[in-house]
Amino acid sequence: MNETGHDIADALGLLLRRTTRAHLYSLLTEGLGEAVDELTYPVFSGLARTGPCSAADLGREVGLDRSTITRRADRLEHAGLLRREPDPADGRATLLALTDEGQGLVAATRRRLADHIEGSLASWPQEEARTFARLLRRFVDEGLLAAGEPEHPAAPGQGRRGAVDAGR
Amino acid sequence: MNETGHDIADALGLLLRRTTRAHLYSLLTEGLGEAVDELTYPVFSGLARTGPCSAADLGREVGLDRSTITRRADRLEHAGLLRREPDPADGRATLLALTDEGQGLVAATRRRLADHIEGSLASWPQEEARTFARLLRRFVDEGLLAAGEPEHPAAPGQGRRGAVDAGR
DNA sequence: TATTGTTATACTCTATAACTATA
DNA sequence: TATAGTTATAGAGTATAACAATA
Repeated sequence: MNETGHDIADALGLLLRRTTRAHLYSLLTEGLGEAVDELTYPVFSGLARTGPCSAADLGREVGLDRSTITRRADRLEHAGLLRREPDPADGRATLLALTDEGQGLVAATRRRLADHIEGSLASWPQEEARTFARLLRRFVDEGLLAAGEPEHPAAPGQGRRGAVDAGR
Repeated sequence: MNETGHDIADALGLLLRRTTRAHLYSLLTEGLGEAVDELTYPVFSGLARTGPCSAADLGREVGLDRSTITRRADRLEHAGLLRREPDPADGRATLLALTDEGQGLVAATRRRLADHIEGSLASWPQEEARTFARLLRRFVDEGLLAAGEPEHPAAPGQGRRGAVDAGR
């Protein structure tokens, strides 16, 4: 009997439910201004993961068409969170990069999420919390994703700072 | 230093990323027919959690407007996975319920996901896998969700069979 | 010829607001 | 009066397909 599999599947189901994501998302972006919403946030946080990046590459990273990236980047640019600069290595490309303000906002959302999680784990024995963090990490890295996400095999990135990519 | 919080936040970020959800979703619904897709699946699996249910209640459960539920339920009904029946307790309401075929399909997706997870945990010591399942469950139940989801406080449900509710 | 960013078009889906029926 | 399901409308967002520029 794959009892363990079912247990994890159920918990995962709760975790990935729309209401959960919406809640997490609003927690993260509350008070950050109009530019950062459910639509622009994946671009925003994706860019923080990859560093300066073309729209085409970022689209592959987050699973969106480059035309969609262009549109969402416009909003972030107007809000002063993102800037465009020509790619010195490729005359066709335009690099998208977070401004200092954008960087600061991303850092704030990361801190906010981490704090929220810490708070919700306040009643756990520290040892169990650490164990959980370690196992969850391994599960995500080796388990679920590795099992079938053959995307961008040459993903460069710079570490894997993952914030929550809400919605579509 | 909330190192643990950041670790979990990062893993959570990866888990909730769109590409991850899309992958999980396609795993679940592959070959299930046209009616079950990213849009109808939340209705489908939500109904499996709640049991026979009005469109308004189901909408509250999964975070969608009742008009949206109506439209998606139409598709599932045409595919023979869902049926409508008058609510004997309320002449205004129509109960949505899964047909036997629908029940079977939901069970199949649950099994599919559990098997996939079991497979991805094959190399783990069984003890660690069990520990992880237990901690993840607790995290989801007491931690993240409890910390801020004051929705449907009178949610009846019947157990909490959570399948993956993809997309919007 | 292939790929870049951007823009115009067609399409899908959504919530809002109607409507009728029942509590 | 309030809520049920359904339907029409208007709005937002997407991918597709173009475009000119560069590799």
